[in-house]
Amino acid sequence: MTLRIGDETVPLQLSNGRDVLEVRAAKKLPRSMVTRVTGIVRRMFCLDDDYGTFYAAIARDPQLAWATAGAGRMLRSPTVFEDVVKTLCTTNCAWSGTQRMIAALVAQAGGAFPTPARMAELPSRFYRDVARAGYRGAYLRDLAGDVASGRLDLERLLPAGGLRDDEVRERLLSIDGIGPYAAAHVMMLLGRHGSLILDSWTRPTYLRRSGSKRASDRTIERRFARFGAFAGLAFWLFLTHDWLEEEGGNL
DNA sequence: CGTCCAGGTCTAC
DNA sequence: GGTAGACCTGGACGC
Repeated sequence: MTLRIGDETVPLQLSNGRDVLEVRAAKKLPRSMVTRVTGIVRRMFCLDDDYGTFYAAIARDPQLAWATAGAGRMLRSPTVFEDVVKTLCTTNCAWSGTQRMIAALVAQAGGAFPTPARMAELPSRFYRDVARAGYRGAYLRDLAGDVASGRLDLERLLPAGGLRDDEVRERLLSIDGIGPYAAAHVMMLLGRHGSLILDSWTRPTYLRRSGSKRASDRTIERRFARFGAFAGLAFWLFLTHDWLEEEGGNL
C-alpha cells in the first residue's frame, strides 16, 4: 500500500506472520517518518483496541466463541474521511464499481488516497467521466469540500472525540449519500460496534447462516440485541466466520 | 435488445 | 414513521 504522509507518498509492503505484522519500506525512512508510519498502521489494524469486554460477552456463545482467539478488528483507512468516501462508493453498485471509483481517485492523486482538498478541487467531469461515479459524484465532491474547509470534522467521530454513538450516527446521516447502511458501516470502522450493517450482502448471508427462511431487519436486530454495544460486531463475526478458513485461519 | 439489480439514499408524499 | 420512484453505472440474464 502507499501512504500519504505530509507531502510525501510512501510505498510500503505489509506481510504477516503469526502474531507479527511486518511493515517494509523501499528505502530507509527517517526516524520521524517511522513514528508516523507506525502510528498509522497501528490505527489501520486497530492494534491498540481492547476487545476484552466483547470476548467476555461471547465466550459462552457456541456460534461466536471462536472469535475470542483474537477476531474482531476491522481494517481501517488512515483517515475517517477515506473510510467515509470508500463506504459511499459501495452504495447501490457492484464491487467492480466501487473499485473503479476508488482506483480512479487514487490514480489521479499519484498512488495514495487523495486529500479532501484535492478531491474538492477535482472537476465534476472527473467524477462523471473518469471515476464514473454517477450521481455519487456531487456527494463526493461536496463531502470533500466540507472536510477540507473544516465545516465537517470527521476525525472527531473517533471514540477519542468524546461524542456518543447516537451523536456520531446523527452526524454521519447528515452527510448526503450516507444512509443507515453506510453510517453503520463507518461506525463499525470507528470502533463503535452497536449497530448492525444491514445490506444486500449481510441480509441473505444471515438467512443462510441462521437457517431462517426470512427475517426482517427488526427481527435480526432483536436477535443480536443481547450483545448491546457489540451487537454490530457480533452480527458481523456471525456472518464472516467462514472467512477464517479461506484466509488460512490466521487471526 | 430490454430488464434487473448490485454491500442504498433522497425526495415527496 | 413508513413507503413508492428516481437515480448513475455496468454486468448478468432473459428474450
